[in-house]
Amino acid sequence: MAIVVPVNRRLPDGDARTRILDAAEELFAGGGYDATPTARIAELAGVPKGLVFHYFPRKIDVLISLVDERTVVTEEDVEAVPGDAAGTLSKLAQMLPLRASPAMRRILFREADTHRSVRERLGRLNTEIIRRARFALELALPGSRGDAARLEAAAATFAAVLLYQESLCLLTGHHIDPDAVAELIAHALG
Amino acid sequence: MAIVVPVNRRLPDGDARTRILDAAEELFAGGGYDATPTARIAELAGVPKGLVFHYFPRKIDVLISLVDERTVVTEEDVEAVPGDAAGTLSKLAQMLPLRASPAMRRILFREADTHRSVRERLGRLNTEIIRRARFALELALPGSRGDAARLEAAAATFAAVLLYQESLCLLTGHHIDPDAVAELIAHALG
Amino acid sequence: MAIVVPVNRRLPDGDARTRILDAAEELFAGGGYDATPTARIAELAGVPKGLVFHYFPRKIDVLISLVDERTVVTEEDVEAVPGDAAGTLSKLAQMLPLRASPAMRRILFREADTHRSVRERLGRLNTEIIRRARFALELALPGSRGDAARLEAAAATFAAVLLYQESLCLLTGHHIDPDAVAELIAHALG
Amino acid sequence: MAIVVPVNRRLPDGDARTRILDAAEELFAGGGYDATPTARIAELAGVPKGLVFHYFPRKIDVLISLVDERTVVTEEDVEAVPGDAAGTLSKLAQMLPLRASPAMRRILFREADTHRSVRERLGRLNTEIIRRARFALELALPGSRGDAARLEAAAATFAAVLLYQESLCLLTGHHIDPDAVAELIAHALG
DNA sequence: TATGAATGAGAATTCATTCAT
DNA sequence: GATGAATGAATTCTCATTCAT
Repeated sequence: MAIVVPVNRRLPDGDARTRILDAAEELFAGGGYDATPTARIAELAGVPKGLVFHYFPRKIDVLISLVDERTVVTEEDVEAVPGDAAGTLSKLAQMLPLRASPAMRRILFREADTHRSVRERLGRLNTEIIRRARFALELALPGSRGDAARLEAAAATFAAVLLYQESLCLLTGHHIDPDAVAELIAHALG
Repeated sequence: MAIVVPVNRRLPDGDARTRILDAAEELFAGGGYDATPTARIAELAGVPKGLVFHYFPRKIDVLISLVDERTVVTEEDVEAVPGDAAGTLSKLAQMLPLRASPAMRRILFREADTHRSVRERLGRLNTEIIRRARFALELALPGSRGDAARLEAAAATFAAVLLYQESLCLLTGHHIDPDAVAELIAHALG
Repeated sequence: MAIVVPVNRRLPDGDARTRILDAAEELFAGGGYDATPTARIAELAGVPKGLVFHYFPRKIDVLISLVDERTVVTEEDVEAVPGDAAGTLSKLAQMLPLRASPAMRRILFREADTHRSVRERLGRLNTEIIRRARFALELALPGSRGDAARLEAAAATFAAVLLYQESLCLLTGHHIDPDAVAELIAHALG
Repeated sequence: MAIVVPVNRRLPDGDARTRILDAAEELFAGGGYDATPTARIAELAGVPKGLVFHYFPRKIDVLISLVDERTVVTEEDVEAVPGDAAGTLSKLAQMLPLRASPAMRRILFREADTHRSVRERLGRLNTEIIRRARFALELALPGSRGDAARLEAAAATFAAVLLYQESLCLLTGHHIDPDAVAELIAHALG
């Protein structure tokens, strides 16, 4: 005996591997890595459970691949406007050196303690923001070379605010305006 | 009618409930809430598995109790030194309005997603730091009343740095000196 | 150090043992014996958990005591009215040979397979109803002696209806009027 | 597009899901739902513990599926013999409108409290027996239309006896002969 | 009698992962 | 590649029962 079964048409949005990553991104951001069963990822991706393990031998590989492929720390420098430190920082804020969705940013911060690869990526991002902020400020304020320590503190402060404003808002409901912080820091160094 | 009842003397290492909370504090801070089985809490506390559930019907109640009982957000104001905004902020940094062990601070930041009660406590702490920083700055800089928005941004920035410097250091290895940030902010408002 | 603690005033409705049985009766009838933790019995009774085991060494003893003490199968005969079989059976229906609350009746039927002592009590009750129905019918219908088998069937039928009408109503929502059945049976034998 | 898929041939003792239901049927009938651990079901079915939850996410789903799939209330009418009410009822008794093993019948009656779905099935069965008994009696006794109430009581009585005779016998050892009851009722209406 | 902390066996359930098809 | 049944270790949680006070 035999039965005729129609083959599921592929969903339009990408191949299976991509759909799995999409689903994982959404679920990891929402409930966290530990609280997300692979079965739920498969379900949301619309693929059979086994396929997840076909592409990602271990569950952790899904997270690692997500971070590897979807949180790219870019390295182009900000275009500094000489004399306009505030504007330069604002530009940096608007163009974080991170190509990642809000969901991926959330994952990056949330899962950082749990997994080395995530931590490393976050570290690189932090370093890059600081480096770029320092660089931008140096260009924007050519005169202030004298006070390297204060410049360093300013860059680190700005990086901390940029990195955590989103989490902070989500967790505490308190919104920080990066432009206001940029202006504040520029004033401090001016 | 009334009876005189002797209060239970605490055992040297505290009673069972306390030992359970101690163990949970250590383990949650180390590996995270989700990654810590209740059995391991019991083991480290030196109590039978069942006793954990005697005191804390659900696992999450351990976390909730920990946060309720071991992270007290205090509300005394910082002693502001008129004219010395940097010093005043430094004092605030040294005396966070949070009575909690380093482990509990770690839990507070890390598990904010895990449960509403943790999130609320973190939110209250954030609010309190901002309030206190604003208050301190107002006292220290009586002249700057004109620019409320910049004061607000300064307070929020300082709170963000205070809240996340520890996490940031742990995750990225990058250390921020709160005193330098205090000085920076004072300068910006000066 | 010592603290003055007011002793809980005893609740007005009986001593602890009675209150435990009251609570168990309510809970066993509602959710069943297996699904009722002893802790919930203690709670509803307003006594400490340990006291339940003081009076009833094992949980099953609560059920056994309930059945022993609160389902008394009486043995007085119904007053038969010669010539009025229907009325006599109706009287029997109104005055079941069972001194028990509706809750206890429910327990008797529900827990009968689980525990021998309950089963025995239910068996005795069934036997007694049949015996009494037969006796009543014999008195009420002196002429019908010829057909012992039909009388037996009538008595058993009436017993089944009396025993199960309540459960049936609870479970299926279908109500049976014992008087109508009494009348039916009387007619069958008349 | 379509693919030809061979239907899984059943293993000699049925596939795993079937074996799980078989085991549950036996154990629920024997010791009751609450007293049967899922581990014992798995053991008797010869499958690993986890597989039970693969097919039935919650334990109660085993019971629900059992009732859904293995207690079919049929709806064909009994062939009534005009003028022979007793014979017609006897036929109904021999051919209960229920396709179910003795074990399933036991489960149906015993676990009616345990879950709504069981209760509903039992209710439908009761309704169907009454409906059918009434219909059969109407056909068999065309003259008795005058007394609808008595007919109703007769149908309900017969249903109660049919439903509970088995339980009653098991619990009390008292056997009721449905034929005798059929005859009794026929006589009452004749 | 009274009390509630202590105990541990066992229950349901979860879930990453494997594997035959 | 695709599929979902199979596996079993681990986890949370329940609860009768004991026992020191």
